[in-house]
Amino acid sequence: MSKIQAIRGMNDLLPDNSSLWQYLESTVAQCLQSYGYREIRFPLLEKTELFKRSIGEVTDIVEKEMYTFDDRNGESLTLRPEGTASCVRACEEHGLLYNQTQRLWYSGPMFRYERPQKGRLRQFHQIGVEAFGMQGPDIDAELLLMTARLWKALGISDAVTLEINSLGTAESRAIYKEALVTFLSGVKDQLDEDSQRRLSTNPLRILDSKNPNTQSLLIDAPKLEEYLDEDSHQHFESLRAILDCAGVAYHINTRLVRGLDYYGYTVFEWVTDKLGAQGTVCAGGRYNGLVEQLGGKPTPGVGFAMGVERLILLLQTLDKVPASVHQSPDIYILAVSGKASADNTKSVEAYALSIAEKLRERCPQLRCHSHCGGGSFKSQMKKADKSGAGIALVIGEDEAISEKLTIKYLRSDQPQQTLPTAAALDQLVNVK
RNA sequence: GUGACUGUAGCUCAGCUGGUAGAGCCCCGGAUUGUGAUUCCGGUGGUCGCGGGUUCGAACCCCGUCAGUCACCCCA
Repeated sequence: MSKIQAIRGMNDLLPDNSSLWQYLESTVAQCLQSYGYREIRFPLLEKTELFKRSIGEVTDIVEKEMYTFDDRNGESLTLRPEGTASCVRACEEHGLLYNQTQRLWYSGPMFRYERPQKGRLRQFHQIGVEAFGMQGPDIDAELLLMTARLWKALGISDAVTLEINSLGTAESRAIYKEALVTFLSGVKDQLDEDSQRRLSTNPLRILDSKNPNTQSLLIDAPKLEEYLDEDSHQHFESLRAILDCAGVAYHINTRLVRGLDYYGYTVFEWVTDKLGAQGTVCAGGRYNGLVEQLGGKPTPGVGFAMGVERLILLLQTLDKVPASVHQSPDIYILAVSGKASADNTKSVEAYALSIAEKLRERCPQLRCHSHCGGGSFKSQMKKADKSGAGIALVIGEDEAISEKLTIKYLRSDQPQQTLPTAAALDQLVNVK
């Protein structure tokens, strides 16, 4: 019988790594909440139409990366490839955008059918942030300041750089797009294959092509910034002023465009060179037309998402995993019964387990690991040592009969002591 | 979707020009009957990713397939 394997690109999170994830998630949540952002949760599954209308029909995500299928009623559903669309849908559906602003965040798995590689999976996890109802560059800046603070909290500030750009309004972008296509069509045969294809589908994306030849052709191409209207310019300048004032460094990358159609005005990416080809760790931008596109009243929005796997990878490669995430128990409780433990009601195991309960009751944050499954004294001691616990609480027949406990310090020179239960508990509770 | 490289014990890997598998770590047990990390001794564990083919004989050669890695692409 062959073994069933996990689906390609969908990883298990093993216990050795889960505490690092918890650390990251709680650090992020704490940071976002300190800015007044509140968590929203929505389903993993949505009507396919939602993503087609928001992300854009001709984007790669919609064209070839979505997990789409018909449910039993024949309705086309899609496993969410990103969070913004669902977030807007949920807000609209519950009137969260009616005459009010919202600062929201969410966290969870996203699904894209891509070839897996470092920092890229088919089921991957994002923590996303969206701010609705605010027009000005101040909220764009707040998001950026917030992420900068977060990198500081995680200790990865030195490894990430901020790139920003302005895509302007849909109208100015359309005019620019025409000019760009006209220019590039003239040199079409010199473009790389992918860029030739994008000329008709998504010409803006040619700007961030990695092909050096294509990049050299772009030097003489029309520049997006020259096509921006006055309002876009002002918005971008104000954003820059706030960042300057706050001391957040950035690069203006005029080639920075994004793969989702709904972005306009501000776009940005936090990138690192420590992760190989998938170096974008956090990215987003403004999407003033999206709410309306999905059937709501015109409502400005800005947001971003960060890739959890990539941040985890970054923490690991930079050796920024705090020691506290390697949780070992504080106390390892042995239960060594002799050969003849006649009295079941007061076996060594029962006594040891009841002591553990008392400890947890007195001191809930104490991590007590009760040894279960018997074994020799020696093997239990070995496990106590291996567990990383600072203290082995030795409970054998002597202790059970005399209602005493033996405290042995595994990582310090303090002598082992045997005390009456009450006194021993007092001492153990003070460990934390 | 394209390309390159890889797939041997739970983990990290060795295995010469083809002769049906080995090390280290881990785990378990022992070295005076209740005291851990060192040392010593012993032990468990693999249809060599899977399926075909070539051959007297395949972990090794060939084809296919699945998976992993990295890059393209895409993006978080």
